[in-house]
Amino acid sequence: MFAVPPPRLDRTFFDRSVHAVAPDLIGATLLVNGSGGMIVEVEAYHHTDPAAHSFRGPTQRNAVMFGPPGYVYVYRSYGIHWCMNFVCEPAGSASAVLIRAVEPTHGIPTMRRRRGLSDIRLLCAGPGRVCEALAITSAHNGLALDRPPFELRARQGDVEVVAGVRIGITKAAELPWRYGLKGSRFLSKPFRAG
DNA sequence: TGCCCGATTAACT
DNA sequence: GTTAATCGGGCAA
Repeated sequence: MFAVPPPRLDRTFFDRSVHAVAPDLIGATLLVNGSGGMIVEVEAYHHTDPAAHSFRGPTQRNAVMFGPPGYVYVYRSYGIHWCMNFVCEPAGSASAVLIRAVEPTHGIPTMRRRRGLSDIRLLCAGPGRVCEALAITSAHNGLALDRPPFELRARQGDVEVVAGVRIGITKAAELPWRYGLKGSRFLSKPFRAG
């Protein structure tokens, strides 16, 4: 009996409400050039949301957000880090999911080297850390998720997803659009009990 | 052109 | 708990 690999997540998966896609990404496997692991934490950003980069309309930076679903939007954070999003909803909706934490499963030595760090719990525990570990840069902005170097597979079986307020924002900070794998030790921050 | 500040992180006290 | 690092985007002028 051979295990059937879970299906690749393609444009169809992302062509839905960002609030449906975000929790469905928890437990999915994200690999970039063979390194990565299981997505354990994300945040949803909707174009009507003042905290979203797309809120004030299209610009050169956020152009990918206004394109079709299933593509990667990468931006520079605090002049230092890269952060990676998956574009959702029909083209023009300008909604995306920020990838905030991954449980490392593939290419761990490579990711450790890129991060210059031995503690596996901190390897991919934060949006900037994920991008450093997976070697994501602006070169990946606008690339399709269903083609190399990306490999994105649906989760297998059920997972327990928890929700909470988003991290590190000042606008619309009360919206509970952060999602995580319950009990995971690879989160960027714990979820408040409740 | 200038200015403010951010979807962060690591290193502090 | 606090804060420096570091710089591009967006907006005012």
